[in-house]
Amino acid sequence: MSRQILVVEDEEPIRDMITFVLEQNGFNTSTAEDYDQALSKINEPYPDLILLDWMLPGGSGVKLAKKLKQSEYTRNIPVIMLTARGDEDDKVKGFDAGVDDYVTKPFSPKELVARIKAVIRRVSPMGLEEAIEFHGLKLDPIAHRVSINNNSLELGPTEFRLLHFFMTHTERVYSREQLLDNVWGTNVYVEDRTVDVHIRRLRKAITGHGHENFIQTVRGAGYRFSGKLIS
Amino acid sequence: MSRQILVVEDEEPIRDMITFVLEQNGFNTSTAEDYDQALSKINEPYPDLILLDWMLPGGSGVKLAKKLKQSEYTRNIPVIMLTARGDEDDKVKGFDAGVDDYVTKPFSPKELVARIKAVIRRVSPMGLEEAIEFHGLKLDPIAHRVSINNNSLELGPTEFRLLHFFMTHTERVYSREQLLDNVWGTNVYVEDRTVDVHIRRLRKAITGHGHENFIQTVRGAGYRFSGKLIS
DNA sequence: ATTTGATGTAATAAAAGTGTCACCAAAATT
DNA sequence: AATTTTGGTGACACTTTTATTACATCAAAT
Repeated sequence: MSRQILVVEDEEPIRDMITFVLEQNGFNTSTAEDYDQALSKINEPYPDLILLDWMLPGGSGVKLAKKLKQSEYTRNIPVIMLTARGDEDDKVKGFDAGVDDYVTKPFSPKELVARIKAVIRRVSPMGLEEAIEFHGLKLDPIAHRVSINNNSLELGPTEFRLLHFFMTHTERVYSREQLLDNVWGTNVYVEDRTVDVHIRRLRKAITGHGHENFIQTVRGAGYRFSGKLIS
Repeated sequence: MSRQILVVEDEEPIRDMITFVLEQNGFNTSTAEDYDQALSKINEPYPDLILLDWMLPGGSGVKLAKKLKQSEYTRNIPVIMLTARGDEDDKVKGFDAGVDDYVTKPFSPKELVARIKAVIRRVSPMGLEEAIEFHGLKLDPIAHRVSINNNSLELGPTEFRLLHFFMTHTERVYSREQLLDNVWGTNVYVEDRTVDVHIRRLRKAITGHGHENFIQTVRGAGYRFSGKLIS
């Protein structure tokens, strides 16, 4: 299972090195140089983990870490801090801000990858393979199976991934472009409208006791997966 | 929201193809053939993004990219580099110069447009806005949802933006012109009285436990969103 | 080679949203 | 009180956006 990791680091060479290492180890990466860029990049490929440099130009990394832990939508993304060697204060402040782990520079690729895997393992014990349930709609990533009130139903691969993404990202709107990035992948170039068709197929497939209403159209904005039906 | 894109490319056929594709997709374009022309064209329609060929005659594209990142005036314009296929060195040098993304030639129009949109989306603000609550009326920008005492309700796009503006700018009168500027956007021509109609629609939509009274008419001045009801 | 299933795209239908206007009501002015 | 100005409303023609359908392509499986 390939994970998306956001690397927030202002120094170009280090950033390149890190992304290279991560990609080598089967992770997908996105990068940001500073506070603002990081915030705006959070939406696109929604990261499974954030690698955050403590020394950031625009504002400190701790500031960003705090911001992330404040918002409900980013609170659950684990964060690993990159700190300069030796500064014990950083460590304290970092954990204060709810950081999950830290790695001191310089670090070996092996160490970095090991820590990332450790944090991911810790945060999602069985991997991200745990079954999700939402109002009787159950999706099991391991068995690759979807059911409504125990009646299993057929989904195409794309519909499965789309539903999986929705079920792990409920109660918020995603534009067609964001959905393409998150479900299809960042380097895939298909028409926006293709999303509509897959939404249609998914809705059709999960039509049960009103389950299709969970996929809501937000005109001018995109789609939202939500249990709060509109009155 | 139409964006201005400056295409810097010396080969005319490619330049024409690119501008054609971009215009097709709703972008405004300006073009330059070389380093000097690019510099002089930066002012006229100030570009939202620059598409820059790496192989330029007068001086290299990287030189231009560096120049752009040096000046305060142009530093924040995102740059996408067009590179010849395969040359990894280009990539490194380009990133050094602070380029935002790369497209390798030959590229599909779809890919080009997708990358441009991705970069623009990522550069533009739109962070993680928290939900706003006002006397039981809640507006959540992320979920793109409005509710009164937890009963969610439907708003059209314009009404949503209008309410969002009001909720972030309470206790103050705005003239119809100001509302048009802030909610519709500058350089949009619509009748003043159109605001009345949308105010009406918004009032109608949020009619709950007196919530519609928060939108107050200030005769001769405009409208005000206020929690202090008029006696 | 043929079948099958999954995609993406284009064309068309359907739905929802938008801006104006005419007309009415309320408030201010004369 | 009459008149003028300003805001409220509902209707309506027009756009924009989304839903749906049909179809061609591609890849894996038979």
